[in-house]
Formats: sequence, C-alpha cells, structure tokens
Amino acid sequence: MHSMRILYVEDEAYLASAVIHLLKKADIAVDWVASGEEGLKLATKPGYDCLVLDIMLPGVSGWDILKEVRSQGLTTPILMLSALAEVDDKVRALEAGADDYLAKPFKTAELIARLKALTRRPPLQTDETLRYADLEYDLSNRLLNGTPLTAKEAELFELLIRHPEQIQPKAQLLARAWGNEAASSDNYVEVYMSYLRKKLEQLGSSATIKTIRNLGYKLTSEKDVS
Amino acid sequence: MHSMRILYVEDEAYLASAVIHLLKKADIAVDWVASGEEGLKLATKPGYDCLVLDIMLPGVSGWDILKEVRSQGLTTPILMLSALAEVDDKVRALEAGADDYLAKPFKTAELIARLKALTRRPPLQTDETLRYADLEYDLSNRLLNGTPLTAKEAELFELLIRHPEQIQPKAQLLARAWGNEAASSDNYVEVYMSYLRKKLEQLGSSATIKTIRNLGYKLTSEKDVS
DNA sequence: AAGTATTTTAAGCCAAAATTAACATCTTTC
DNA sequence: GAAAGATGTTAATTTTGGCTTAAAATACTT
Repeated sequence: MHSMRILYVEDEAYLASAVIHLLKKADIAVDWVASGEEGLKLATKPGYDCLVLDIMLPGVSGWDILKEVRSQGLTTPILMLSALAEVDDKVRALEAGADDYLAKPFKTAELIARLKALTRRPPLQTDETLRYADLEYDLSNRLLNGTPLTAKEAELFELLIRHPEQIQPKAQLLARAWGNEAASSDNYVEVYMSYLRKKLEQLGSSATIKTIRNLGYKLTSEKDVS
Repeated sequence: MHSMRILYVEDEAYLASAVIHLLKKADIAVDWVASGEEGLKLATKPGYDCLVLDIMLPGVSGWDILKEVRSQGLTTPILMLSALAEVDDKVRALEAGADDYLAKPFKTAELIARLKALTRRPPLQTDETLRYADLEYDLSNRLLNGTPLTAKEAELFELLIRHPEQIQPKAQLLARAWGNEAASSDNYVEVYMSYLRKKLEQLGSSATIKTIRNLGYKLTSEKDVS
C-alpha cells in the first residue's frame, strides 16, 4: 500500500502551507507549486495520484491545466479548488473532466476525505471506442466492427466488452438492459446472447461469448482447452 | 452508449419528483424509493451505475444503506445527500466508503455533473483468488488453475482450500453443498471428491485431497509418510 | 397508416451437471 | 488374512439450465 502523492497548485502561500502541513500529517506527500506555468509542467508528469488545482491563478489558470491534462488523454483524478461557489462553475469544471470541486474556504479534513475517496477508484476510461481482441466497438454509434447493434444488444455487449474475460452474472445483464421490471425473464438474456454470437460469428471474430453455467457469460478469445 | 441508471432513496416526495424530472431530461434513468427499507433491498441488486442516498430517513437511514452495501464488498459509486453541511458529516460519509457528498439544498445541475463525474470512471473490480501450494482458485470464475469447476465441485473445493491442512468433516461438506436435503447421502461427497481428485491429477498439482477415515477430508501438499 | 426494425414470447431441442446405483477397493479389527 | 464397514470409481439415468427459432407484439419511421 503506497501512500498518496499529489500535486497542489495554489498561489496563496499562507493557505498552502497550512493545508500542506495537515496533508503531511495524513500521510499524503505534496508537491506544491505556486504558479500555473509550473503546475502545467508538472501536471502531465507521471507519478501523481491526484491533482489539486486552484482555479484562480495569475497567468495559466487551474482551468487551463485541467483542460490541457484531459486533452492529452491523461486520467489522473483532479480536484478543483475555487473561491467561486456558484453551481455553474462547479458544473463547468466537472463537465470539463474534473472529478470533484471544493469551494473555498474549506476544512482540510474534507479535502483529505475527498482525496481518499477519489484515489481509491481506478483510472478513467476516455476512449469512445472499446477494443478487445480483434473487436472494435464504437459506443456512440453502436457499431461492432462496422455492423450495427440494436439497443438491447448494445447494452449487453457493452457490459461484456468493458470487462472482457470476466463473468457477467446473468442477473446483472438482465438488470442492465431491462431494469428491475417484474416481467423480465432469463430467456431475454439467452435470446440476445444468441443474437450476439451470431454477429460475432459473421464478423469472423476470434472472440466468443462463453457461458458459465449457473453464473453468467463472458467475452473471451481463448481457445477451448480439452 | 448506455444511459445511466441510478437508485435514488429520498423520503421527501416533493423534492424527489422535481429532481427526477430534471434527471430524466439529462437522460438518467431513475428508480426512486421513499423508504430506507426499500432502498436497502434494491441497493444491493445489480444494475445501478450509482446510488444516491439521502442520509436522514425514518427507520433505515442512508447511512445504514451505505454501510451495508460496502460491507457486502460492492463497489457501486455512492453519492450521499444530506441537510447536514458539517465537515464532520462529510468526512464520516466519505471515509465510510461514499464517493461524494452533496449538502441540501442543492441545484440539480450540480447533482447531474457530479453523477457524471462519478460514473465516467469504470467500476472497481474485486476478484478474489485463493491460493495454496501450486493451486490458484479464482472464486468468481470458479477456475482452478484455469480449469472450470462445476457448481457442486466449487462449493466443496472452496471449503477445502479456505482451510488447507485442516480436516473438513464429511457432514459439513455435505451440509455446505446440499443443505439439509433429506435425500442427501455420504456418497454424494465421495463421488465429488473423486471428481476433484481427477482434476487435481490432470493439473499435475502437488496438492492432494486426503481422506481421514471416519472424519472427513483435507487438502494437503505433504507427501505420505510410510 | 403502412412498412420496417426490434423486442418479447414460447416451444422444442440439446448438453452439462447432478444423482443414482452397482460394484471395486481399501482399512481396521479380530 | 478374512470379514465388515468405509470409501472409491464408473457408467446410466434424470434433471436442470441454456440454446435456437419462428411467430406475435410492440415500437419506430415516413
């Protein structure tokens, strides 16, 4: 279990030193820089578990850093700090790819708790297309190697290809595509697995959907072991 | 692209209906329940991308639901709602496994932005594997060094590998896999031990299942002492 | 409203797993 | 070392869960 390392971009030195003091006590290693320019340089370096960015900085702002980091496809969790507590600001930051937003003034205890909550989750998936083996699934157009999937097919297949080689319980597949409708039945899933297999076959893919009796289904490209 | 599906537990019907209306506009499917009891039942069902829990509920509270969900090892993102804006409350919720915390009153736009921020990261996965000697047993896929076990085989083998070198009474093995069925017989266990031994053999494992006459079976890697 | 695509339903079929039972083998005790 | 009881093995049978289809119902499009 490694302790957390964060980058903290904040121009108010007095605030920063107080915060850093408490973060260190909580076993969080902090690299602090006071300017957006320096922040930008460090933010894209690997090794940080989280970036904490003040929005209002002279010159390069926290906002700029956020956009640059995300435009490079990096998925480091980002928490934005700002004196602006307006909902609009929060929404804009979150939609631009920030993971959390904390308005100033804040208690460091809350910052620490939010940092921990952020870093216990795995990195972000930004790509609009999911790949596995020889498959390319275009999420927004619901195209699997070019052939279109229907809505239900897509719901189910997305779950499978997001977790290849992992069993998806039938109940979960059912819940995903049909919600908690009372009338839903296992046979729905079976029917659609049949459809999906047919499409995989027609594509000549090496990937197949395997049944694990009593558990569920998984997408795999392994050959059967005899 | 699948739309988000969330569970929303909130006892204030007026607030809930306003929020739900806006969430639906943002293409978020909402299952709403007004009581903690119902919430608890649904929260552990698969299929939700996020749980939104009001803390203050009569009877079972959002707090209780949070703890129950996490104690079951589920990793669904959870956002807590509360009229309490105290830092302590926030910290406690986040440390108990919540992913975000929003104080009431809030703007739905912020809720939506936070939901999106939470769900664009892929779910944590926790697949447990048990190890002993040269064996690796993948619980969720029921794979023993790659080869699949059937349901009954899995029940029995799990008990053995969880307590290696320890005798598992035949009666306990029987109870585990067949419950208290009147029709069950010792021969069931014997048959399945035979199957399991065959699979261990095929894997060329150094581990074997040893019989202790009149007592039961144990998984061991020790050589026979002659 | 017609025509098309998609989803739901239902039935028969197939394969895997569980059960049964007959018989073989091992262990203990005298 | 023979008998009795316990355990092991195997093949047949039964049961269960899953697959596949085609037709019926529903949802979309124009």
